[in-house]
Amino acid sequence: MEQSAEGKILAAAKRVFVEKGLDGARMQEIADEAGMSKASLHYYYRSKQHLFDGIYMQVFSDVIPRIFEIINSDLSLFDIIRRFFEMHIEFLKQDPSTPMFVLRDINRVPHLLERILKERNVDIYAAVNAKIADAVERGDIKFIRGEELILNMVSLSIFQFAGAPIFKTIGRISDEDFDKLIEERKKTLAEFVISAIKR
Amino acid sequence: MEQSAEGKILAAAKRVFVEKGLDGARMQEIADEAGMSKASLHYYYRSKQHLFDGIYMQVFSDVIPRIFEIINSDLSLFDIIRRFFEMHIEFLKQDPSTPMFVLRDINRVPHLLERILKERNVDIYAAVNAKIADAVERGDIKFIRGEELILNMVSLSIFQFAGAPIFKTIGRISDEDFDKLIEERKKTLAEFVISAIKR
DNA sequence: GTCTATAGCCAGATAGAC
DNA sequence: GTCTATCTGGCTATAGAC
Repeated sequence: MEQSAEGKILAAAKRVFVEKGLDGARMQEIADEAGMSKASLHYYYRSKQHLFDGIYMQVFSDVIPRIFEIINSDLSLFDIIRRFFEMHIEFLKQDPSTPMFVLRDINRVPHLLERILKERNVDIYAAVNAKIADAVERGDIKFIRGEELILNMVSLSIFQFAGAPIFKTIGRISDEDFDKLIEERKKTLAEFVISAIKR
Repeated sequence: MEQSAEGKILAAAKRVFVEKGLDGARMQEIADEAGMSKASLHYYYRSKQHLFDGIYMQVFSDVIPRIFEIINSDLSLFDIIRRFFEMHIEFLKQDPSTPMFVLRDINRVPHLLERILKERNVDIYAAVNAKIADAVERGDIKFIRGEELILNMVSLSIFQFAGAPIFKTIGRISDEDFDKLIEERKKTLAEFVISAIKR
């Protein structure tokens, strides 16, 4: 992020909102992290809600294209699956709190979700369903709806981060082992999904 | 829940906390739902945090045994997988907000998670790993760690509820169609996982 | 543009009558 | 045990000096 006041505010607000959510975040904490006073925050952004909306848009608009881009590529279905887990898990490793940030307050900003989707009106499912139809035709895979395949893939890569505290505690898994496991799962999850649909 | 004051409070608090989380919930709203004054809430429960902890324990202690029970049964590995999705999804259908409730404030109550797991010191993974070893021995399945198999299954059944708002919006899926899809997925998810590990 | 000081509000918790 | 009234603290947002 830039050195400008706006840049510093956005960076600080992102950190605090991602960690604590809309209700839990404090304008004072954001001000402290940005190295300025609360009043300055309000000078640049009308209200806490406006600031939150800005961050939410930024984070969400950043995540969606990553997924679409892979799915809309020229690769074979199996390679799309491999590339998806490779890239999605790598992204989530860098920013493991984003899934919970997006989910926690999702019902507080329904208009934002609609707006993002209208702006990028890619029919994500058409591409996948075409590739599935091809693969079924050739006898490579069993039929599955594109919507469900993508839901399953996203579930498998996101939940391991969103539910990590529980998973670590129940399995008595150290942070170090968890990181190792996640790294392996870039490959094992891809093969898991490919086996699941292979004929 | 019973007719007693405590019972009414717990029922009301559960509804409000599950919907809004610790920060978003208001004691006044809980009092209104329970049909009494805020003061009465504080008479029975020292503070908002104490009340929340009680609810959290209750919800979480209710979910964990359901999963353990199925996994520790005498069924074959494939039947465990089928039964898991049947029961887990049916439970989540009744209470679709519980996953988000548990996840949203998980890092606010780490001690509770530890306590629940100490109380029920079942080694959930030992049972699954034994069954996996058997099935691998017989050549029925490829090897997978029990921890990962369970994580994958839980991911697939929970995330479809936690992420439902996004999934519905992106896929332009109506509530009605969503319910139908979820019902089908009791079976299709089981077969998805079975195919994934089958040799 | 950035600050200090404060207004104004709201929520959790308590006092004390009944 | 349950209520009304109130205290207390903390938070968003603004006023106004510099």
